[in-house]
Amino acid sequence: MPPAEQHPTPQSARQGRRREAARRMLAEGLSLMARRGVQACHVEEITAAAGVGKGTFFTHFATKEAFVAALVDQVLSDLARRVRPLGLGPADGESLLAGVGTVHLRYFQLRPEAAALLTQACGLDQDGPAGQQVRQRLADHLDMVAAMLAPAAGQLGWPAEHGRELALAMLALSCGFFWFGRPLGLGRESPAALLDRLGRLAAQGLARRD
Amino acid sequence: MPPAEQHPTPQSARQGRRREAARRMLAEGLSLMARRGVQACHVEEITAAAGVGKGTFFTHFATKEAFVAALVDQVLSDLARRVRPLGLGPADGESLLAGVGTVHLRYFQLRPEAAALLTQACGLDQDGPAGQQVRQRLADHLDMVAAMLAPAAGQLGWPAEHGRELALAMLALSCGFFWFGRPLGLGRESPAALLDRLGRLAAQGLARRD
Amino acid sequence: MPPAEQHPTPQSARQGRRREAARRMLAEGLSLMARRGVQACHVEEITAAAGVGKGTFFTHFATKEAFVAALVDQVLSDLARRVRPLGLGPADGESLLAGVGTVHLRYFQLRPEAAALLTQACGLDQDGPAGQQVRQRLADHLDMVAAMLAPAAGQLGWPAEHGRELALAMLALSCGFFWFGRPLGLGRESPAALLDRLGRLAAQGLARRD
Amino acid sequence: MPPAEQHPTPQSARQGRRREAARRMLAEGLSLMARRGVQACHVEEITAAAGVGKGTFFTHFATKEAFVAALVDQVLSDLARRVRPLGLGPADGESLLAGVGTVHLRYFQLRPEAAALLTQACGLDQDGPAGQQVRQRLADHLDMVAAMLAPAAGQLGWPAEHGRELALAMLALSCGFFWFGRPLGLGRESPAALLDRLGRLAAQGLARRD
DNA sequence: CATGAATGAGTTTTCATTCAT
DNA sequence: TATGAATGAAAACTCATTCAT
Repeated sequence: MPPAEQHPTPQSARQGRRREAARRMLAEGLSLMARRGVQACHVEEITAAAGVGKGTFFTHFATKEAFVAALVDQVLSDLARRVRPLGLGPADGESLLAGVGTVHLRYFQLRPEAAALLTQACGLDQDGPAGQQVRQRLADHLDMVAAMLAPAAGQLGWPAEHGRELALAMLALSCGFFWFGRPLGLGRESPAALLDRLGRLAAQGLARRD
Repeated sequence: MPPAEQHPTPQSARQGRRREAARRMLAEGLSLMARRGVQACHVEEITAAAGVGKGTFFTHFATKEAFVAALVDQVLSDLARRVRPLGLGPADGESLLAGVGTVHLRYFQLRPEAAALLTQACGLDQDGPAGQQVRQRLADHLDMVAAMLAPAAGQLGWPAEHGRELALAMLALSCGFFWFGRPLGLGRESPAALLDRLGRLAAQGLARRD
Repeated sequence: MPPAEQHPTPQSARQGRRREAARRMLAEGLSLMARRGVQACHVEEITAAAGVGKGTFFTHFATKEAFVAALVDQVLSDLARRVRPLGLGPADGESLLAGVGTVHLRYFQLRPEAAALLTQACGLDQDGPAGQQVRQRLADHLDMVAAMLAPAAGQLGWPAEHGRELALAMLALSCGFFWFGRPLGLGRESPAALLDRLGRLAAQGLARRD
Repeated sequence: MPPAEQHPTPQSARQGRRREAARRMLAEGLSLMARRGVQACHVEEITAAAGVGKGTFFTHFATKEAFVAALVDQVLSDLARRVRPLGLGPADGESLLAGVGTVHLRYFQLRPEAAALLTQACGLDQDGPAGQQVRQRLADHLDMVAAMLAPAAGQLGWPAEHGRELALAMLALSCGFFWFGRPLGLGRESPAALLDRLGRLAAQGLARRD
């Protein structure tokens, strides 16, 4: 009997712990980087918060910037998971657009760390591999949202070839609102009705026929 | 000719050169910090670009962060100079709101460095003196814009006590659009008509009565 | 042979090397700081002399001043080790006082670096943590010596409440003799008989009844 | 009538102001350097305290170290002025020695800045011109005191060729007492009787015939 | 001469990354 | 694979000194 079977699936148990450590580092890292700034947050703080040794960080992520890119990926996937369902049900263009806008604003209101991270991640060195990965990931996300909005946008008279820009505007407004607002104490406490209204602006504005 | 006039206003000549050096450092610094990132841009690069010695930087600005705060002040003053005239002429609420939105978008389209700087400056340590100055400056700016928009916003049904949030939304959308868009190549080439339309969204959206 | 013994106590081997590096830094640092001055001696010189990287210094000592404080501690402990035995054997007051004085003088004659270090360490910023540590350490040392001398001093008519001052006078004379004397070439070559005589002065002076 | 006579002795008036500025710089510099440390005290602090421009400092003293050397000269001259009279009147050896010791201690008790300065000045780079000047000045001072003490010392059995060492011991004890004592709060408040006793130690110790 | 703006060599300290164990 | 000790490149900031005015 091979020793590998001493424990039930010992390898996957080890893999499980490994994944768990990565998850903790990502979670703590997101929180710390948002609170203290991406650059000011040191690798050792993250590993300490995650309860692992400093060296372990680099067995999971090639560099600190790669870690940030991984966080961006995680945040955008999370955001997409909230946005995508809106495209499934049948909805008129205006409702779809308003829904997407509102979901964005609510998302970043509840997760200001996500806003802080995305904003700062855009400042990574554009030429390094991590910066390129972030850029690509962001482009993919905007493409996805643009594709989702395409019918609605077209219906409301927004030029099809500028779908990305519409998605970009939504991201910029929602993410920037909480990034610029946070040091001022704005945003976090804004009533839902207000954010709904902001989220509907694009839909209503485009819907208007002059 | 009296010897006193050998050097025409000798003291102010020195002061003039001094101011000129400060102006060059601010201009070059804005450009460099936007291109390479606020943190990645080193003081020595700025002074080299401005043609002065490294030490000179610190006779004008107490710290690098104080320099960033000075740049924020300069950018917001510049932006205010473009926005304020809109509040002077008589205009209905919708036009005023649309005008302010469009001016913001055009401003950051032409000066992506300004967008990059403001965005990154919001990441300065909130507790340090420079961070506090930036925060205060930003709050003042939003107050100014909010005051300008107050009549228009009220006319369109935006609650008066949330004027700051309306101003914040405009800043976030316009500044964020070019910050997030730049690494993707979006924004810089966007046709003016598109930006006008984006700028009008708030006005039109609020103007619609459901 | 079990694999666990491949590396005999692997962790303590690392710790041993670490301690050894600290010992080398302290030894070389004492020598260099005495020769070139505490401030003029740079951290990099010390690490180079100790054969470690510059960064290693700061994994052992929080700051350069903390390093100086550690040296002071080492020097005073070393000095105390020579002085303390004198208090053990039975001795009349005069002999004890004379012995302590002579030991001090001999100590600093053989270790002018110690004199240089103590003297300069007293110039550290009194408000910083290192300065406070040095001050406390010095006070403790004087208290220890004062306690040792108490019976002798009392016997010779030195007021008990000024024991610290007597200890201070001994330290000042011995340490200062070699600090002020060194640039003049005085002290280092002074014959032992002379130093003995200097060391006995206090004992004999106090012993005299007018 | 030559314009030079417009003001009575205009040249010496200017010279007088110049000397006055130097005197102020020396006085303020001594105080500041003692309080904050020779190295930590900056040229600009001194000139500001003296009410002159920073550049003026260097028209009076070649370097900051030369300034320290000038202060040393001033302090030692001042000290000598107090010590020398003791050698004039007729006095037995023991009284002379005791007087010199007491004067030293009283001098540094009243002028702890002088103790701080002399002690720190001995740490100047021994090879630089200022360091050499300090060394020479100190040697001269000790020679002077030694010459003064020669008859007394001889009378009390101190070997003539070691007069310098006797003078050195007196300087070390008195200066060091207040240098090491200051951070501990010792010395400044010590009663005069105690200092007298310390000052007499050498005289009484040497006077004793075993 | 007096001044103070400009200068840049010099120094401490930080922190991502490596690698021996 | 996990660890944390070692590493050194990098960067802000200081301050004595110079010199044009």
